[in-house]
Amino acid sequence: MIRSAKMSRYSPAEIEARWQAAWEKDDVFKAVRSAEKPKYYVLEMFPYPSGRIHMGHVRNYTMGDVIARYKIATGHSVLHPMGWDAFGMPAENAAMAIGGHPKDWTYGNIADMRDQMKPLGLSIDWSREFATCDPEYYGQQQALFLDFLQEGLVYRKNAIVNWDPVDMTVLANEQVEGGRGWRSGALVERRELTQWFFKISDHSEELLAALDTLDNWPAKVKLMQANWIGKSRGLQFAFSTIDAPEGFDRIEVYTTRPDTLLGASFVGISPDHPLAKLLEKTNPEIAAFCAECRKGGTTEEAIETAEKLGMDIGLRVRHPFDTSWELPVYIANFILMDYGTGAIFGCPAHDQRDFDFATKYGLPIISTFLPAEDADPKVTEAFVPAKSEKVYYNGKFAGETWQTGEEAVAAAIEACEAQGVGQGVTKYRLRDWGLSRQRYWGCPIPVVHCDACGVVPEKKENLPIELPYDVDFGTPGNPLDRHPTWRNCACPSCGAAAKRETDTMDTFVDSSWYFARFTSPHADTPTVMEDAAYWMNVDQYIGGIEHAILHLLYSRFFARAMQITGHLPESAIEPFDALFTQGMVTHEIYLTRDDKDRPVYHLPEDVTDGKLADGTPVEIIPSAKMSKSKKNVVDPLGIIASYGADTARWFVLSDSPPERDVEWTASGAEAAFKHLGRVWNISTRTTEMPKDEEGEGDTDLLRAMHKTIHDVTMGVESFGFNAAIAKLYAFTATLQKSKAGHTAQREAIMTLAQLMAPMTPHLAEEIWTAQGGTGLITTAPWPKADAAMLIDDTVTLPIQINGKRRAEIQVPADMPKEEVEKRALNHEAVLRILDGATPKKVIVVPGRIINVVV
RNA sequence: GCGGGCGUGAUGGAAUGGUAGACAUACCAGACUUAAAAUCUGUUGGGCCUUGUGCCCGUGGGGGUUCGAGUCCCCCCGCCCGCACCA
Repeated sequence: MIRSAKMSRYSPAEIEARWQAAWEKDDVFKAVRSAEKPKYYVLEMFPYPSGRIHMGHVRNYTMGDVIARYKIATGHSVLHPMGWDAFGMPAENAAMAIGGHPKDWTYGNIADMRDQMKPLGLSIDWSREFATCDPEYYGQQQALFLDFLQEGLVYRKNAIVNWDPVDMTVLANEQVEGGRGWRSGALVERRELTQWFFKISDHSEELLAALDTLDNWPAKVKLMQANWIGKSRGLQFAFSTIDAPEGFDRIEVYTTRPDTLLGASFVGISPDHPLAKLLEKTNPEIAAFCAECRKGGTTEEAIETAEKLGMDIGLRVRHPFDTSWELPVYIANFILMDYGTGAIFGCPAHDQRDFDFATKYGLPIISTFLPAEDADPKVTEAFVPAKSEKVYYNGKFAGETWQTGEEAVAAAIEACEAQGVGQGVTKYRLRDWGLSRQRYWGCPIPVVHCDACGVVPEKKENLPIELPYDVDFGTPGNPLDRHPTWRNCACPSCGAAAKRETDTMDTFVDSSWYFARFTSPHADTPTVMEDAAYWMNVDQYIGGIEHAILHLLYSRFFARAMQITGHLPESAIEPFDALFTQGMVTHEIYLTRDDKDRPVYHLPEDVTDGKLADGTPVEIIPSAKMSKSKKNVVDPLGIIASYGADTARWFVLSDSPPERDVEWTASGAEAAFKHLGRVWNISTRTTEMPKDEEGEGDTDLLRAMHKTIHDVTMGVESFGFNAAIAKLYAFTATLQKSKAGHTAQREAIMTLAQLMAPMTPHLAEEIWTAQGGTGLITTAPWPKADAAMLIDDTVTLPIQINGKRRAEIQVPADMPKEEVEKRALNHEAVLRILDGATPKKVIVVPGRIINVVV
C-alpha cells in the first residue's frame, strides 16, 4: 500500500520513481489476452538504438502512451510493446571509426536507451521487448525468407549498385556525396550484381486497390503510396529499325501519351538497354558515352537532376504511321532501364524534358494539340496541360478534335490496336524490392551456393544462421566475404562442401514484420496464429511521415506474404488499421561567427537572453530540426532531472498539434512545470478544506467539469492533444478560482487528475491517492460526461451584415429559427445599420450565426 | 527534376465553410515584499477618429467560388518530407 508523504511541494523526482515501481509491481501494463475485454494494439515505430533518446522519441512515445493509457481506462486489453530496430550501418561505421564490435556497440546502446526511456513512465509491456539483431528474432526472419522462397515470393536477378572503385566496395546512397564515395572521394560508378528480390510488383494492383480500405490513414500518405505504385495505362509498340544489328529489327517502347505519337521527333534508349550494351562492345565512342552515363549515384534524384545527355547512335527507325518518316535513335542518360521497356519516343512539344533535349540536339518540335483552335502552333516551351483538360488536336489522329488528354489516350490506344500498331498495356512504376546488402550487420540470407546443386535454401533446422563474432572492420567491404571459415558449409541438398551466401538483408525487412512478432515475441515460429489473430491488427500506429512510402508499403506487402505462407490470418493483410504521422521536435539554433565568417554553434544551455556567458550576442535561427552538429539539442534526461517526466510529457504535447513540428523552448517547459505545480497546489488546498461547509457555485464548477470531460475525451480520441491540454488549462483556472464546497471541489480535482493521467500519469496517481481514490488511477474507469450538464440554456449568436460581424444576441438554445430571425432583425444595431433598407436574405444557422444580406 | 505536405499576432498555436487569434509563451502594468525571487491579477494583431454597442485593414502573395473563406478551387513564392542501399 502506497502512502504519499504529507503534501507540500510538487517534487516529481520523489513521486515518479515511486509510481513507476507501483505499476511494475502490479504488472499493470502486461498485455493479456482477455475473453471479456475488447483488445487494443497501439504501436509507435520502434527506434534505432543510437544510444541516446531525444525529444522526438519523447514526443512519439508519449503520444502512443496517451492512447494506450486512455484505452486501458476505457476498458480495453491493451498491447503496447517496445523493441529495437537494431541492424544497420551506423554500428559498422562506429566499429570502423572508433573500433569495437557492432554487436557490443548495439547492445550497449540498447541498454543505455532502455535506461533513459524507463523514467518516462511509459505504459509498455517490457516482457515483450526484443531487438532485431537477436538471433531469436532474425532466425525467425530467415524462416520467413525460406517460406517466401518456396512460395515464389523471392527470386534473384541482376541489379545496379553504387560501386566505389578505390575502396572496392558497394556504397549506400547516403554514402555517395556529389557523385563521389564518402571515404575515398572516388567518382562512384554503377555496377551490376546478382541480388535477391521480393516480388512486391506482383502485388501492385492489390496494394493500390486496398488503399481505399484504409479509412483511418492520412489521405496524404495514401496519395503518396498510390503515386509511388504509379499505375499507368499506355501503349506498347515497336519502331522498326533500318539496318540495325541482328536481333534489333524492332525497338519496343512504352508510352503513356500515344496521342502525341505524331509529335515524335526521336527515339531514346537507356544506356543499359540491350542494344546500347551490344553497341558499346564494338564502338569505343558509344562505350565511352555509356561509361559517362554510368557515372554518379543510382538514385532517381541524381539521375533526374543530372544534365541531360544524349548521343545519336546513327541508327534510324521508321515511324509506325508513315514508313517514309525516319527518326534518329539516341542513347540518353535519363532513361531508366527499370521502367517500361527502357526505351521511349520523345515528343518535345508536350514534355519539358524532351523539349530541353530536342533544343539541345537540334531535333524537330512538332505540336499535336493546342490550347485553342487558332493558337500559334510554333512552340517556344513544352505545352503540358492537365490530362483532364480539353485541348484542340490539330493533327489527324484518333478521337474528337476537341477532347481531353485522357480521352485522346484511350482513343489513340484503340486506334493503334485496330491498325495493329502495338497494344494497350497497364504498367506500374513500383519495382521489385531488392533486399541484398553487401554488409555484415544484418540478417544473413539463409541460402547456400553449391557447385553441383546451385542456389539451395538452408534447412530450417539449421536456423538461425548466426553472424560470426570474429570479424574485422580494418578494410572496407563485407567482413563476411573475408571471414576464413564462416562461409564453409555442407550443401543442404547433396551434402558436398559448399559456400554460404554472404549478403545480408536490407534492414527494411527487419521492420516489415516486427509488429506481428510482438504478438508472440518469444515463440519458436515467426508468429503463433492464435496470438496474431487476437492482437492483430495494430489499432493505432504512430510514426514519422518520412516512412510514408517505403516502410509502410513494405510492411503491407509482408503482411500479404505472411498470410500466403500461413504466418498471419487473412484479416491481417492490412496490418495497420489507423495511422498517425507525428511532427518533429525543433529548437532554435544559436551561432556566432569565427574570423573567417564560418558558423560556430552553441548549446542552448550556454545561451541566456540571446547572449553567451561573456556577453557575446548570438544569431538565432528559429525552428530547426534538432541535430547534434548544429548543437540545437535538448537532452530529455536533463529535462527529467530538472522538472520530471510529467513536465516533459505535458510540454511535448501541449504546444503544437501532434502532426506538426513542435518547438522546444525553455520557457515553455518552465511553464508546463509551473502548471503542474498549480494543479498540485489545488489538490493540497482541497485536502485542507473544511469538509462540511457550504460553498458557492457547485453546479457551475461541475458543469465546467463535464464540458471538460467531453472536450478532453474528444481531443484524445482525435489526436487533438494540444487542444485537449488547452481545455485542461482553462478548467484548472476555473477550479482554482472556484468557491465551491469540498465535495464538488474534490470531484473536480479527481476528475482533472483522471483527464490528465494519460499525459501526466505520476502526478495523477499522487493526487488520486491524496484525495482517497480507490486503487490506481491508471486502471480506474475513464470519467463520463453527463449529457444533461453539457447543454446551455442560452446561446450567444453573432449577427453578421453582409458577412461582417456587427452585433450579437442572446437567445434560448431551443428558440425556433423564425423567432431568432425576427429578434435579430429587431436588434438595435441591426436596425441602425440597415437604416430602413429591406434585407434581401437572412441566413440563420441554429446555434451558430445569423447573416443578414442587404 | 518528380511526388506529397505546410505557411495565422513579438512567439508556439486555436478555429465541423459560420464571432480569426482559444490556450500558452514573451512583454508591459499592478498586488504582495525592505528588496529580489516565487506567487497572484490585469493589458497586448495593426491603423483611424468623432473614444463608440465606432470604422477600416489583417491568416505567405495574387486571383476565384460562396450569403459567408484561415478553411474550398487556380496561379505564384518560401520552407519541410520522400525519391527505392539512411533508419
